[in-house]
Amino acid sequence: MLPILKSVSKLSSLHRCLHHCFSSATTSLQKDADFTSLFNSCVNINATKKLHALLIVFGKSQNVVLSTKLINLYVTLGDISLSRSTFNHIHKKNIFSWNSIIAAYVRFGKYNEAMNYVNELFSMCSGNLRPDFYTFPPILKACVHLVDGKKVHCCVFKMGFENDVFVAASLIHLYSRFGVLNVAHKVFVDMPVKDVGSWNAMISGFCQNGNAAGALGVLNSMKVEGVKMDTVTVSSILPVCAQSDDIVNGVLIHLHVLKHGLDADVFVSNALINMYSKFGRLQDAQRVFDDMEVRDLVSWNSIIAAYEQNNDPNNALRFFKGMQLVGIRPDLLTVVSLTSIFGQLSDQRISRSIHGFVIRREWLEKDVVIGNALVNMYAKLGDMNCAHTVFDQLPRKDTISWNTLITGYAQNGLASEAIDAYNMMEECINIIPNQGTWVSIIPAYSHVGALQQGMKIHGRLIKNSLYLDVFVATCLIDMYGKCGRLEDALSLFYEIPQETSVTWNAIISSLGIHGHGEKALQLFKDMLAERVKADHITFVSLLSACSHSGLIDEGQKCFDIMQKEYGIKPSLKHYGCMVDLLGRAGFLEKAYELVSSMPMQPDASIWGALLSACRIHGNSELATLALDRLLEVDSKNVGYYVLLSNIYANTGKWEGVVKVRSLARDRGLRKTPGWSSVVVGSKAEVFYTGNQTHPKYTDIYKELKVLSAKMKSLGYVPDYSFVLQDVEEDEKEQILNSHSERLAIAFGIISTPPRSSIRIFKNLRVCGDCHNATKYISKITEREIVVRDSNRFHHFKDGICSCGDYW
DNA sequence: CTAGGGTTAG
Repeated sequence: MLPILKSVSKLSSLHRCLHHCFSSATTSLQKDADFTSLFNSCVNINATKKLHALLIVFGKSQNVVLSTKLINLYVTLGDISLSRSTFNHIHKKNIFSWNSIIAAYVRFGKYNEAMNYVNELFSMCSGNLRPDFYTFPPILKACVHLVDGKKVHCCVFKMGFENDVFVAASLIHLYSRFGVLNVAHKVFVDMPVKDVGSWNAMISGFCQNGNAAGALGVLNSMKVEGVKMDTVTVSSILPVCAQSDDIVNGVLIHLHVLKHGLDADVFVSNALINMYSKFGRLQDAQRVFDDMEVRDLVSWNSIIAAYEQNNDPNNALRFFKGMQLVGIRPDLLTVVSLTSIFGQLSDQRISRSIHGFVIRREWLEKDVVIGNALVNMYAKLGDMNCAHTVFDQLPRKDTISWNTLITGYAQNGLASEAIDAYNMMEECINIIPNQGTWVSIIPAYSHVGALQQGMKIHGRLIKNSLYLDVFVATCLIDMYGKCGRLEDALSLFYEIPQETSVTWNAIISSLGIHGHGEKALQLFKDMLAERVKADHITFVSLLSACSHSGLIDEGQKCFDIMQKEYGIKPSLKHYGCMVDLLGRAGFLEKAYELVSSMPMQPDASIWGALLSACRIHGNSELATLALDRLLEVDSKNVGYYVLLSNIYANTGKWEGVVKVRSLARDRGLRKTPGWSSVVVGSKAEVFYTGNQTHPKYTDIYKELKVLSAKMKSLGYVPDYSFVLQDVEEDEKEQILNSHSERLAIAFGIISTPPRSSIRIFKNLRVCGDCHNATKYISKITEREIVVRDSNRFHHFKDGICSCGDYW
């Protein structure tokens, strides 16, 4: 018996089927047409198998037309192996059956198998068996995935099929996918007749190569020729609008969609949701979603990602639950969103179970994206150990995997680990750094003041002009600013296009940390003259510049115009700058008033700014109040315990100091160790506070002794209020002398030629006594000493500091 | 009897 008869499970059902056929047919089942009508009623595999059996019984199994129909039916129903065996049983295959089996394999993504059939077909081409118009589109589609298009293209031309709209569209698609847009475009313009599909192929070719201008250009010509956009046009062009921030075109297209009822197509509505999400217009995205009659997995993924990417993890989660309620199962991309959602919610427990879920599904092997997402998730949770473990276990790593790891370290303040990771990445030959790499590693270099390495990258980027990229350039400007090369920051700034606020923000902030408040205000004016729109970050940079330079009135004015002229509601950051500005200048009451008037809950940075102002101006009353609030909002930050113990120490309340310390210890908090670095030659030497293990320690100590004596003869008096221990005076002096910045300066002096300048980098704020001492040291040694601390720059020269002791 | 061009990501 033929295998197909065996597969009909019950013979009785076959009989029923046969009986039905006989009774419904007015004539006997002799003509092919009688069978043809039966194909329409085959809605599942079993019915199709019965029909198949029927064909065999009636001796129609060698009928090529009916067999081809059968092949296609099996494909539609998802069973490629039955298609294959049907095809194999045909003795005299014609081009229809070949076309069908090839298309079948392509449709199932089995491109290699498809190409095997193609080669077989090509090898047995003869007078009555030749590929036709229908043969090539599926083949070309397979070629897109197999990097083997040239031969087929030659064949297409030899046979003169290139002008067929279907074939040409496939060719355009093929060339676009390999990035050869000029050839794709040539095929397109050479077409004697174009249909909407041809236009779509060309538009999507440009879209998929990120060429927004090209895509919009073709779209425009299409409009000129009077061809209307259909669902395919719209769903390829909408992502381009999103990418190029073209909200006007996006909305116009949405109107076209509504006018022509194209929104019934899921692709179109999904694309609209994604576009509005990229514009941050969640209400619009939501409305499109709500209006959909049919929603698929992509629709749900899109609305979830919309909320997730606009920092609304709770609503994203709401939609994830909604998706589960309607019984749609999450796929890999859903889980990618989930990693970000629980990263944002910093939910350790669920994050871990997502990780487990991914491992059980073996999705790490399936796609790098999900692995990268997990690395990113752990990085957001601040767990770089886990992030690194996942990273190590990735079966395949791409550039983004490395970028994610580097960014993770950098954003968790682990700059040197970020740099180590970057160096390891450079050793992988098959990994090519990209823009994302630069914007992750350059800030790490800035953070540790690694000017040399940063400049090396800059040099490399000049070769491929990537330094003109706004994001990369902004990082470089920021790096030069943070590494004390204000001049280089400025010259780079004037070299690159200054069309967006980001570059202006970077340069304004650089001027600010160097204490050039007036110049920062001037650049703000230039920015306005260039018609670049200031944003909320511009004002953060400006306000902090004013604060560093003590420009109280100007700062106040900026704060006002920001609200009145720009309609920007002050954020926590803006309030923080203002509290700092007023507080440092000694207007503690005003600062407190501002805090009290805030429409939102002040966070730790606000109370922290107020507290440190209280410390400078010795207002212990307000300090106590600020501290209470501070611990209410953030009891985990060790810095505030240090500040508090500092205030207690200054007023001689040593019991308080002890109490605060044990409190911090009980809560498992450890003081961030202070460290300073100084570059000697090309090597950065790092010194930790009180560290006596440096090989040159004896020399450093001797140098500090000598300096100390000279300083005192010039009138230096140690300020013991910066010593937090209750010990004897000479021991206090010893403690001040072991501050990391002081060790670094002394090392710099003994290791570099006389009168050369010294650059110091400190991870925390520089101590007040060290600040004072450095002034004296700069005078005694006739050196310029530049100290960059966590807040700003101090340029010491001739016994004076550029900040005018206002810091 | 057979065919092309489309939406989501770290």
